[in-house]
Amino acid sequence: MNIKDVAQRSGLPAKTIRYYEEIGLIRPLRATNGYRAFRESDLHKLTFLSRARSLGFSIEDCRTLLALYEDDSRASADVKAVANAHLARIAEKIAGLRAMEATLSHLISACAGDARPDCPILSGLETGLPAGAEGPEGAQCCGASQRV
Amino acid sequence: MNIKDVAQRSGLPAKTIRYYEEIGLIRPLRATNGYRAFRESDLHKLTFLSRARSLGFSIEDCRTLLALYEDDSRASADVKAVANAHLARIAEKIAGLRAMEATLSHLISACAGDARPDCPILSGLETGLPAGAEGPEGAQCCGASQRV
DNA sequence: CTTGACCTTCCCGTTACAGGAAGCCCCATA
DNA sequence: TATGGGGCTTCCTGTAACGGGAAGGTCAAG
Repeated sequence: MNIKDVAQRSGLPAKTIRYYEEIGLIRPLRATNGYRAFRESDLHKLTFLSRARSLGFSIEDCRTLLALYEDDSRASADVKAVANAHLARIAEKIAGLRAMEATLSHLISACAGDARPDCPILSGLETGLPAGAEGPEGAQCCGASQRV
Repeated sequence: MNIKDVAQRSGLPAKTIRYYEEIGLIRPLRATNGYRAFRESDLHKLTFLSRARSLGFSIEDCRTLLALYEDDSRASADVKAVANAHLARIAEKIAGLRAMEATLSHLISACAGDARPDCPILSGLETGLPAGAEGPEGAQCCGASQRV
């Protein structure tokens, strides 16, 4: 198989496949003309990688998972540990984003959104959110900080 | 004020402040010795930036917001539009992460996590999730794809 | 033989900084 | 006065995970 075939079948762009070879995730053979010659096993790995990436695993996680995938004597506990760690990171990210969402939607709802310059969003950003709390309700609000 | 002062007061690292000058978000004066000389207005802007960034606004969003912040004749509608667009992006990210979370926790719960090699997580990644759906319950599951 | 679709490598750009080197500057103390 | 220890400066490199595009070789069809 040439690269376009495995690209279509794995759902990964050709560029990404070349990159994965470059960083050593896969090692396709080479035809005499220099073209990459992918085996079925390469396609399996690429599909595996595609799915793992779509679940948000980092490349390094993928490297680990791929090694476990190929190791017939692995312990499922090792796989589960990697997955659990990633799940925890996802949960953290969600929590951070929800905090942002809460604060931001709070500010937005307080903004008239008309032609006048008065804006609770800007003053909230200026003087330290929340710019007009309305009684005790929302659980977490204000204070996020995270790369989005 | 020197850079360390504004760093402490704004909550931003000195490196970040230099970077913000480099990309034109702030324009502090210079003392004769070459040191940056920050005014109160610079500190205000940096604090504003710090808060906006902690809400997940991109640097380009911050540039826009800062311009509106400094424009006394702005329309609050313009601010609200930027904020709403960002809120929508946040909601999208949350949705993507929740889909990942659902799929992943599903796989994890199916994995024994012992010394045996059999692993529903790996086989789920291999053969296209979910690897053993259990009746109709979870709303969305499987299918995420997002930079995490 | 030519055209067009492949394939190759190589290099730059992305986001928002962090780390660190090399080298001034300033103040306090011995 | 020398010396130390913080500051401060610029400049360069690296990060994650590729995408875009250039320059050029290859292959099958007409």
